[in-house]
Amino acid sequence: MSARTERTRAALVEAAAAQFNSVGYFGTDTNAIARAAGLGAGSFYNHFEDKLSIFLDIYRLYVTEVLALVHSQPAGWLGRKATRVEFLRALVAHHRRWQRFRASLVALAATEPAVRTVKHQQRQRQVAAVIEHVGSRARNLEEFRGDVASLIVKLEAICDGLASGELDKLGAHEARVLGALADDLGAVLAPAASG
Amino acid sequence: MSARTERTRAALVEAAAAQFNSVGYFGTDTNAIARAAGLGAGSFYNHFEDKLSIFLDIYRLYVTEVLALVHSQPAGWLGRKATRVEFLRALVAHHRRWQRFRASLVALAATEPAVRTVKHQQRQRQVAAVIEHVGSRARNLEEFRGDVASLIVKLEAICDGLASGELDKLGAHEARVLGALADDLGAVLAPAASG
Amino acid sequence: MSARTERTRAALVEAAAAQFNSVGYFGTDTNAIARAAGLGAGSFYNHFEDKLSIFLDIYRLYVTEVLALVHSQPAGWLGRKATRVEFLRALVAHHRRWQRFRASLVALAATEPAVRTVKHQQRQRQVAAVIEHVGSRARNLEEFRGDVASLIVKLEAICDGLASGELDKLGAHEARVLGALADDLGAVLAPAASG
Amino acid sequence: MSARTERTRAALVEAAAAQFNSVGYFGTDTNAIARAAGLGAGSFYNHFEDKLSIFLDIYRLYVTEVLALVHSQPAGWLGRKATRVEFLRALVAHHRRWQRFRASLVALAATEPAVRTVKHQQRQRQVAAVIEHVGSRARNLEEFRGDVASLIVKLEAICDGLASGELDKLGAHEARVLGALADDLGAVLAPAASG
DNA sequence: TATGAATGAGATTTCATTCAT
DNA sequence: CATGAATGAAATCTCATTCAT
Repeated sequence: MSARTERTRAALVEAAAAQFNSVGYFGTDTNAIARAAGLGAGSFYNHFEDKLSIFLDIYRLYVTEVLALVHSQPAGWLGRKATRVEFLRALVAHHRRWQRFRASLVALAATEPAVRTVKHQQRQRQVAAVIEHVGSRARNLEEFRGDVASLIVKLEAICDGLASGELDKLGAHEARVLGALADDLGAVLAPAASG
Repeated sequence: MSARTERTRAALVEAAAAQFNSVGYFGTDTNAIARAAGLGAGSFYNHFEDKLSIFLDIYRLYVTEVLALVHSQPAGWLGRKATRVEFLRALVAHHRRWQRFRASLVALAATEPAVRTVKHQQRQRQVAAVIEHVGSRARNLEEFRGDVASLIVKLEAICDGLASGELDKLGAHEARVLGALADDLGAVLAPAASG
Repeated sequence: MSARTERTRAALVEAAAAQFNSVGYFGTDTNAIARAAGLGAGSFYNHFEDKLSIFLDIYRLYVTEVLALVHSQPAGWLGRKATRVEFLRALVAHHRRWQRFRASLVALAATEPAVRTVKHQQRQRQVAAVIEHVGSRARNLEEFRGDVASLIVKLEAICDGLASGELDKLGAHEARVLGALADDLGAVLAPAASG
Repeated sequence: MSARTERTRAALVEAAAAQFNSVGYFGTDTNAIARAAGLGAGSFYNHFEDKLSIFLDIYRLYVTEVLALVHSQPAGWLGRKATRVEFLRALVAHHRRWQRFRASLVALAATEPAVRTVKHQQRQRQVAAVIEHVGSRARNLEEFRGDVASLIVKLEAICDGLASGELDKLGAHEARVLGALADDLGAVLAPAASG
């Protein structure tokens, strides 16, 4: 794949991610994505099988970004609540940027088997990355995996709620919510990290 | 509004709910809903402004059902973990039935202001109902409201994860997950209830 | 199906037949057919599953027309060469009108299983109608059926060649060609008819 | 034209012929042809004006093959029915290989003037070749030409019917059909040949 | 001459919504 | 209120062809 091709593809991905995050998956069309990437209408299909395929590619990138956020944390960050909260704040900011993409993902995963499959893979990837990050020597690895998965689901839900402003409008303010969440995070991950 | 009219409308609502829960909001069309309700295509618009409007009506019914589930719990249920788990199990079953509807709701709320507005109202309704149910004399009502909202968001996320089978496939099995969630539930609501 | 619906459907069929016979199946599109029938673009799909489906409907009508031509022949027409030639002349005229439709049919039958199936059915229908028309008491009915099928294939090929002007340009002039063909026709059908 | 160029061109022709014979003219695209020939998409247009042009080239090759079949017959083959049937059997096999190409040709000739023109030329070529083959000293050459043209049309129609399996499924079995056809063939060509 | 990305017109089909009956 | 045909905008995707490298 030539450098030019790669640049075009990247432009499409960027344009699509922007569209998905502004009008959602169901609100854009492939022609609009191509045009937003500075291409002609049909060019989209020189690079992606179909609309779903670019969505899934972006999903993988999205997870990569989240994992990068985890890996970019300072050593020992799980040991102190302040740094855990810091991390969660960054996570909320990330969710804010990906709000509509994430919402589309939920809808698609519910009806498209292909999306469900990829989602499962990415979930596994997330769990594995977190476990590797904390370097767990958990007594029961299988159980720990499940706890991490649960934690991720909870984390995402709360971050979505904060990112959309929904929780704030209901009286659940970021500081307090993240404080509690940081405790959860510590309860599940810190023992493993320190162990 | 005649009784016949009301019955027709109810048939549409039921048919639409079934469709939304099998193929999602974006996967059905209003003609299909009408036909599934035993009506002609155009009849749909004699009863609903547009497709979104029936969706929102169903959303309100959905919340009513969830609240009914809360109200149907035996007195003192919050005081014992076993009954809290029982409740959560029922909630998961409910989410299983409403899985695709809920997924559509997420996507719609992210892009449709009208849906966002209704969602906020329903959230308030849920929070208020829960608070009334536990009969809180919390020291800080505002803060309590926020905690309840957070709790609901977490609850829903976990129930969705269990209802879709996603969590189980990641090693987070229902018994353990619900056990932990029941603790959360107790921590937030039981003191209020017993207070 | 209301009378209005039937009229609309008939208009679509007529428009489509005209298009297929002027620019061929591959040269029209369903929007053009609808517009030619005085309808809006999408209306086509209120009456036909897809483009192929209206094509097959028209095919059935086409065969009906051919059979009507057979049935409209005067009693005893098979017994005299002059009347047989007369019939063939009418058949050529008919082929001239359906030239491009017939050509499309050939191409479609070669690649679309659905068309192949319908073509086989219509062939059977044609053979059965001819046999019933001549009221055969052939010794070997199965063999006779095959002979009729062969005859029909030959007839159609020659009529196509005359209808398109191809044969004439090659020095095979209608009078002589039809004379020979009338002999074939007589050889296969007249004995049965007179039997 | 270098040898390499010629080889590339031949590869395209071969690939296109294969495609036309498997999915038909309307079912392939020039990019697929190029790729099947081991070339890049755009290379197609270094060798052929457009899609129709390669089709016509292949048509010429096809006729060349048919004529080669005629010329490869043993001396005096027209004099004996057995050898005539043998020839027809080979012709049917050939049609079987070229079935879908031939079907596309019919459709294209009906709507594309360029194809019609080439088809006429090739017909003339076929007729001339046959006449040269039988070395006719016919009294009326013009009339004979026409008879040969008619014969070819009939032959092709029957061979197509047998090649596609259509005739067999209607009870017209190869042996009997070819027997009759061999008689026709003899009646038209043998006198000339022996004359 | 080869390449393969880019083009853009266009085909098929869908669907929310309207409207005449 | 019911009906269901009509509407037409729009979305997905295809493909012959061009063109810069």
